Amino acid sequence: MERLAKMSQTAKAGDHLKKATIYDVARQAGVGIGTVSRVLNQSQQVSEATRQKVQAAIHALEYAPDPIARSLNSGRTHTLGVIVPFFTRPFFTAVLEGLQAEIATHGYDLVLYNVIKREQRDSYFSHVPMQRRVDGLIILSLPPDDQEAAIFERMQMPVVLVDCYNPHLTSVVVDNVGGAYAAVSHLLDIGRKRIGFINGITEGNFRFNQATDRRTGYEAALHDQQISFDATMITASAWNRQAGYQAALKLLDQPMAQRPDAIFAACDVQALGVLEAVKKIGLQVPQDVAVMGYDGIELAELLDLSTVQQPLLEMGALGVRLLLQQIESKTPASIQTIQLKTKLISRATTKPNNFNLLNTSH
Amino acid sequence: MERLAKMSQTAKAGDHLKKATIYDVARQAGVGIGTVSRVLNQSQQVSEATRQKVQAAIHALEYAPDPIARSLNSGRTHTLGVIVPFFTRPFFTAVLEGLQAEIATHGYDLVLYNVIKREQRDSYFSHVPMQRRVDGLIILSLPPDDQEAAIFERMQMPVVLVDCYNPHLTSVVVDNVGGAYAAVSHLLDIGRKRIGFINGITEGNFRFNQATDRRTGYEAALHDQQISFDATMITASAWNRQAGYQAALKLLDQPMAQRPDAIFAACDVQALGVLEAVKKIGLQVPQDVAVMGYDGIELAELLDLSTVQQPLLEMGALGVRLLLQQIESKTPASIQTIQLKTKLISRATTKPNNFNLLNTSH
DNA sequence: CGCTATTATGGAAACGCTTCCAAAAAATTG
DNA sequence: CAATTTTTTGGAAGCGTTTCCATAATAGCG
Repeated sequence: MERLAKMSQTAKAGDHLKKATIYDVARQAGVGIGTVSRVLNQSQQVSEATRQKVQAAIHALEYAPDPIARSLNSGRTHTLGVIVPFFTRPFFTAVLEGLQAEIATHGYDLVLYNVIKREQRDSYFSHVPMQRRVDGLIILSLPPDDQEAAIFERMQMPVVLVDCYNPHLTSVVVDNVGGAYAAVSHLLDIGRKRIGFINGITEGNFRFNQATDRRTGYEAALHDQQISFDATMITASAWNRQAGYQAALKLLDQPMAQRPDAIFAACDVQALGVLEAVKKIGLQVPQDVAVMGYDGIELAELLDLSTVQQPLLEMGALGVRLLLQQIESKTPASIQTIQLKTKLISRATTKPNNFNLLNTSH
Repeated sequence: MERLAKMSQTAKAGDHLKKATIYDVARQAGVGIGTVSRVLNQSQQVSEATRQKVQAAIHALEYAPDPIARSLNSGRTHTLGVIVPFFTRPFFTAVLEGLQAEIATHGYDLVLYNVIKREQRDSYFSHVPMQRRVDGLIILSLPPDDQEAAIFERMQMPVVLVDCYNPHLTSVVVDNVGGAYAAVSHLLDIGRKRIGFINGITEGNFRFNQATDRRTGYEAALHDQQISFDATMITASAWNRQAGYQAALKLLDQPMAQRPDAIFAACDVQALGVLEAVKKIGLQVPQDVAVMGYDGIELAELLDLSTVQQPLLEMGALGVRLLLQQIESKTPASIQTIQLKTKLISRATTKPNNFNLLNTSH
């Protein structure tokens, strides 16, 4: 009651023009600024009586230490940067969700650097470490080259890569070879013989290893089941729906004997395009063409699309934990590479029974 | 050539331990720090010859001014905060995309505050303005109450609301009454008589005005076409697919005569659930039940769902522009409320012809 | 109770910049 | 060319903290 009265009074008096500083608190509490600072930073060196006085003053003045001033001499910003391409795409959004949640639980702020064009990537890679506005950097799906990695080191900017790899940096990767291998094996297991593969391209998307790894897995699976590799079964497209649609049309536009009886797309979003293309041509999923995606985005569940589930949230959370570990340990970070597993999810698009979109049962 | 040699030498020498400061640049260029600062800040008060010298020194030392130190006495962080609920949901992601792009073009950083729980909302509302780590704040779909608005003002924190409203703050809103009116009118126009309405709820989502406004539009449209209002045609659910599915089941679980022949959902994601429910029950869209969503997310296009398109990217971009305007003008900001229009998009789910999911033609 | 070992406290210095003021240099003028 | 005006420049002060060091207060001890 009294408190409220006091507050509104203060506010009316125009107090809002200047925030209280540590000096105001010190004066109000009748102590020195060093003591206030010690109370603020939980130092054990303060007597209980003094601590009380200071806390009282802090509350009375509604004091909050200025993080900028803190940063200036601590060198720490309590902020992590995240460089991510196309953050609105479901895959990235999901990983970002994991990142965000973990960052928030540690009390850090998250600043988002979105990359749409190559120049942005390059610009962020070179400027963000220089500016030191962040204590560390998570880089999602955008592998730095060795020279860039060297810059991070020289600038002493802690970095963790997620969903990409560089030998000089700590990375969280997913077993894409294994994931693709499992996907293709699954298609072979349900009796398909001619497995079309729509890979993703590098250009304009910057996801490099992912594409080659998935192709490696594709080929290995064929090889292990003595299916001969057929170059006409492979194509690559941009990592989006329209491109997947076009690529699928091309793959399917052949006499029945040569036509693929299954298509594996390098990401779920492309797989959606494949589903559209199959419909368009008048074929049935999965009777005529089985379809597998990759990533395990939420939409795949909605459309009952078989896919290879990546641990999307975990990738983000783990990346953050590794980064904070690196930031908070004084010792120069040891470089780790952690590989997570994927999980095959078999749904309607790879089942022999009738497939009906949106026919999920709740 | 020489330049490169010098640099790598410097790097090897362990130069990476300490970043160059403005003093180093001043010494190297043989000028005072004030002059360097003037060059940095494009002051017109520097002679061309001196400017050259300073620029040379800056390049030689790979100097970049420390933004933290800058902030400390300028009081400006060149960072904007965005408080957003459930940023992974398509609606928010789309608006966020607009925000992000606009923020980036102005050279500001974007820090993301994601709200999942009520406490987070409250915590961000009270702490972010205190800390002054951001120059301004965009609040998405989370209307502050008057007391909170007063805090923003007292803390002198520029704020722009997007997709929500408070009389004491600048807001960018969308004509939700008009949007819902158009949606329902459209359903009536195609001959439907019993328009079911699945509204969104407040609890756990914090989107308040949106729900009441959409209901107002719904009732107005019925009224204008002399359709009597029927309370059993209305229900509300959480703003997600599962909840929409359940709500639709409830609405549709009636003898044919009472059953709605159209359902309008308060957001596209709920509408997806409606589509699932209709399928599940064994009815046809749109023959038996026409379906309209709201928002105009990308997924609506994919599923050929009729919807009310909100100007998602523009909302974000405009919000940022208003905020920067407020930040950069010295004069106390005038409060503006800008209302944007929606656009009705009629697709397969409200057409009399046969409806086929994923039957988009490219 | 005097002396030493602890513990608690005050405040200067430092973090790296911008801003301002006074002083120096250059340009203009009669 | 001296006097005056204008432009350019150097660097101290200040932004709000933390950290460190010296000093003051307290406790411990014989």
